[in-house]
Amino acid sequence: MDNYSHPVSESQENEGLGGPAMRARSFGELCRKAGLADTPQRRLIYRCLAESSDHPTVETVFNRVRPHLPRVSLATVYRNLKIFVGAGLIDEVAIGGNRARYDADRSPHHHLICESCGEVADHHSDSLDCIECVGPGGNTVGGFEVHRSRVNLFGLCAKCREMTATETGV
Amino acid sequence: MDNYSHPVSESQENEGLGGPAMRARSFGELCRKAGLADTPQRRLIYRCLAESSDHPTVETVFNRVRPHLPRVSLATVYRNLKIFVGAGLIDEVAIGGNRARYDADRSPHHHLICESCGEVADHHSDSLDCIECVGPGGNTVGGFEVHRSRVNLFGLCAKCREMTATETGV
DNA sequence: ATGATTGCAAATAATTTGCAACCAC
DNA sequence: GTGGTTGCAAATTATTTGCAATCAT
Repeated sequence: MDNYSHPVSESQENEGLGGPAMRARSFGELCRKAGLADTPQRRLIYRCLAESSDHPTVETVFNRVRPHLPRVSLATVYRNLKIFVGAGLIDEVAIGGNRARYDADRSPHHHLICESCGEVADHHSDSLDCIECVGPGGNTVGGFEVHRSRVNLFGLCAKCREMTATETGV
Repeated sequence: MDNYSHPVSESQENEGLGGPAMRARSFGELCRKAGLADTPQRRLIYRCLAESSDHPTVETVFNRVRPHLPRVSLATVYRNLKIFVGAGLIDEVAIGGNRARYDADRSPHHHLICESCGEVADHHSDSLDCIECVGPGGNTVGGFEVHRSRVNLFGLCAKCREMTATETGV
């Protein structure tokens, strides 16, 4: 399933609440605001992330973009993912492991990380989002000024739970 | 400050609540329980972590252990940190960046991550710990079985806040 | 004695960078 | 046209592994 089914690109529609689409109608506009040139490579890399919910690694993004742009290089993917993070278009997610992972969903949400298979699923939860409101005197804890919070929930995904249950005969 | 001031090793005293010390009196005992040989390398690597609160990278651990054991190799540090994680003696912390970081404090706690300087501080908070109690039907969300939660709070540390304030004249 | 662990060196994996050609504006 | 961006190849950085020597039990 490393192929796109529905192009995003320069459509005029608003793609839903919460994403950068709320502020910019198109990738071109997004780039202009960030002072970046609008190149096919960037468009595809961003689109790949916007359509993924699996927090892909750099190499996964590369592999998904390649069919559309065979001459794209891994270095370009590395470079632009970093640039996008710097420009606030995407986030680098902190979920452990020795490879960077990225996420275009910048709305407050959290991650379910399976300790058995390593799969990462999104978890939207109003109550967890509230963590950001740290105290009455503003978002400050000690001398630290909190900008955003992310909760990692470690455990076993449904698939791995089943497997464990089967093995142990439970 | 890469030197130890107070050895831990084989003392008979309990070193406080919450840590593995609650269950094992000495590193030797810890090893026996985990089925690991008690070697000087392992003892120093573990001690380094137990005395750190800065979630050191592999290389930092290596540099801190070296003065005590000049012939220790980086590979040994890599190997044993992984082994310790597997044995449940320490945690690999998920705070982003492209280097693994480790933490001997396995008690529920969270991390303040400075987006400017990258420093990571511990944050103990009863209210954040409560996240683990996910729902009434047990620690399950969707089909996912939650074992533990960790909250990452991203923002600006006191030091970087001051710097920013000075620069902008605020 | 025996098997686990170490240090070393070499291998692999992950990420970054220099630079000439090329493209967006 | 000009400066930013790309692809390629090479360089760095991060991590893992094979193996003989050594150590813990």
